[in-house]
Amino acid sequence: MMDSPTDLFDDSAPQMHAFAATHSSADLPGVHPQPIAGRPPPAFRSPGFPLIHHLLQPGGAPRRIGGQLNTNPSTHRHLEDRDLEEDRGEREGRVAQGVEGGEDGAMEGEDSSLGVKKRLGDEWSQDVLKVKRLKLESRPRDGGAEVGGRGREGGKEGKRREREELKEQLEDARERLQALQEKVWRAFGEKHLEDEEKEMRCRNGRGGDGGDGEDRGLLEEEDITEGMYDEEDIDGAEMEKETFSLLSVSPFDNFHKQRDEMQKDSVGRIERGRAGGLHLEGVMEGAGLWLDCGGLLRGDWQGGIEDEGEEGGQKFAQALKVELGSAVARVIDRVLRLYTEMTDAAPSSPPAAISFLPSEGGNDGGREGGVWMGLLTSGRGEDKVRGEEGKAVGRPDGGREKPAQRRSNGSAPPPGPPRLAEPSDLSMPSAVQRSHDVRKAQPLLGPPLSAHLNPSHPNLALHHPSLPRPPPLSHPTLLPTASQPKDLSFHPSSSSSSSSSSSFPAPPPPPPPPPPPLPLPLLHYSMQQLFSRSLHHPQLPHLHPSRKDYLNSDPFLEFSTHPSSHPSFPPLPLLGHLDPSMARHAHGGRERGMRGDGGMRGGGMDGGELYLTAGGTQEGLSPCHLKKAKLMFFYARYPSSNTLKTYFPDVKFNRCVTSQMIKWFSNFREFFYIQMERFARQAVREALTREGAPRLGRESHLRVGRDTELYRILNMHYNKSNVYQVPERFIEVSDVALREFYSAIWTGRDSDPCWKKGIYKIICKLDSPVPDAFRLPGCPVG
DNA sequence: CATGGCCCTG
DNA sequence: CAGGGCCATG
Repeated sequence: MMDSPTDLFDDSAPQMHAFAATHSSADLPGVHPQPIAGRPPPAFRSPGFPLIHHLLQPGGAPRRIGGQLNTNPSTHRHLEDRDLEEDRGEREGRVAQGVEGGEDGAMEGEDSSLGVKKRLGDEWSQDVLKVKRLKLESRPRDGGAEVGGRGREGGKEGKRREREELKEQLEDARERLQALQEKVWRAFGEKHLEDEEKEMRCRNGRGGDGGDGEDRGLLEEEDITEGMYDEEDIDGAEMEKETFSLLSVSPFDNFHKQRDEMQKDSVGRIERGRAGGLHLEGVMEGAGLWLDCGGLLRGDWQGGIEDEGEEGGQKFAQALKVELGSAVARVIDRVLRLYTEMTDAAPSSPPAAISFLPSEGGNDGGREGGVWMGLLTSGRGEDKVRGEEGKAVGRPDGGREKPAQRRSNGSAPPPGPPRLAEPSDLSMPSAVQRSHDVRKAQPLLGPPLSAHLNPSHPNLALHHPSLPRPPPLSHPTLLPTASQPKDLSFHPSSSSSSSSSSSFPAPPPPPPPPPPPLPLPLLHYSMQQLFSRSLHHPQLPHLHPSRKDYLNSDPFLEFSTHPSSHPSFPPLPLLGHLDPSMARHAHGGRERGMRGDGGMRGGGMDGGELYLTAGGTQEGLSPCHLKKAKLMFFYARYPSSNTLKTYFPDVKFNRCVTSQMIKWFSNFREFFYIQMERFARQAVREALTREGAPRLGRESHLRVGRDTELYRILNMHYNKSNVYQVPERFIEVSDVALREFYSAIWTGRDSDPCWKKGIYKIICKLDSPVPDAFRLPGCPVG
């Protein structure tokens, strides 16, 4: 699973902030032999590293975890056999993955701590040795450049010895802590430990002493450092400069400095950590913690390393001992308390799940976007699949001579057992960038209204023999062609529907790419899984409200069609009526993600559905699906079953479901045509009533502008929440349909039992490509 | 025969 | 909207 290129990513992975760098590395060839949705994009693994890693690791120690990056997320590691885990860890994690404590560790949030336990001791020992060796090796340089900078070269050696001791003490303490933690885990199901630890840390830091927080921070930092050095036994001083170019202070430097400055900035840092993390829940909290570390790395140690000496180290050692002891005790205490309180928590939930519960902080959009970005990016490499899908979807208009011909693809779901979700379905998000809006450019003036005129029709003569027959509608004037360019502008990417694969990579050039508001929300895929599960955790119902807000917000679709909308997402008025549907569609006990994101298409993040589980398909259709289908109707009145499958990746299509959805669209059309006919007849009546100037009056009535009653009715029916901007194209199509009906009625063709067929045929040809945003699972609009 | 569209009814 | 009937298509 792990390809060698991954190692390259991992090398750069520690660049917590180096999104760009890692991202570029994601383009390395041969990374993803098989496009699997679960494959986490390297670009997002690195940001996830500092955050996830520490939170997932009970002891904050770098764990060597099995690779399995692209393992089907549905198969949770924590359920797997420990031995297998070990083997995989040894084989993939150590060899292929290579990076010790690298962000890939984040993948293994679900990993069994027990399974890893065995390795921890050895790893730590090795890490300690490596660190020691590195320190020895870098001593000359370190002393000259870094230590010398402190102006305390005199106490260098003593200080180093002190550090050595401290280091060992730390290791011992950490091992003890780890052992305790694991005991707790074993006893209570490996849960919530991280969360508790975090809280503990914050509390300690709040207490003013900050020792605990420091301990923790120190340990984490060491982990990072060790992991990096463990990765490759190269000269740390050299490597650090490159690998951690984004860090103003190299980790190696920090490795030494932080001990000195431990006490100094501890309180302040903890405070910052709290500020950044506590007010945010879950993920953001982790992010905050991560930021805390980042802040430490970047600035805190730069300033004052001047006068820290022997006494400082001793003080630190003392404080460390004391705090470690108390910290361990408190951790255990808290964990025990937690578990006594939360006995009904799902045992299967990985500890990190709680820690990463989506926050409802101001980073909603960012988080969502991050998740989606991650998902979308993870789909890279699936260009082929998407291309095929797009091909099926983007059927040429010519193939629509008749509605029946649309299904020429023979996409009928195979009779038999319900289809299981295909990997491609999981990757749906990746298709977001594609756009088939090319067709939007094609003229709408096709419908030969005149062809349907039957001047000699009896009905016409019967109705108004004296009135001037309505001449063939002058299409150019009637049809709002001006809107077409506008429509195109909505979909800048429409120019290359066939070049989807090439345009795929996460940042879609054409569509206004919604820059993730914050890098923090970028979550590793595994974390998305955790989110998914944790969100469903009965213990956390309080999270749903906020999440629903996300879900309800549907800027992405809006943005996808309206450049006017600001890409920076969230602030769309959200309608809450989606909530019930979301809750209801949990029927069957499996609430599935219903929400796709158009974030990729520049829509900002949709209130993204974190429920997009890797294997997540929903059996049956939910109100959200219906809503989405209605919105799709704006673009496609006659979607084929294949198209539907493409745009409902989270639906497990079987014959019944397919028929139901087809039926939906049939009903949509029915309503649409009924309204068209109704208004067309009304227009005819009015035209007849206004015998004076039927020509002019007619035009005004044949318009389906956004200010007309017909538009209002249609919008109300298909876009009840009115959150989605009705595409101009739909208005144009409605215009055409209305005029066709009008013409047919006016000319008396409606006397023909099949008089609507011709209109259907015309309208059928006017189907436009559904925005790629719809390809994502989820309910498009709240 | 399966699929899917249209029509009608509830 | 859902169901059922009818029909066209492949």
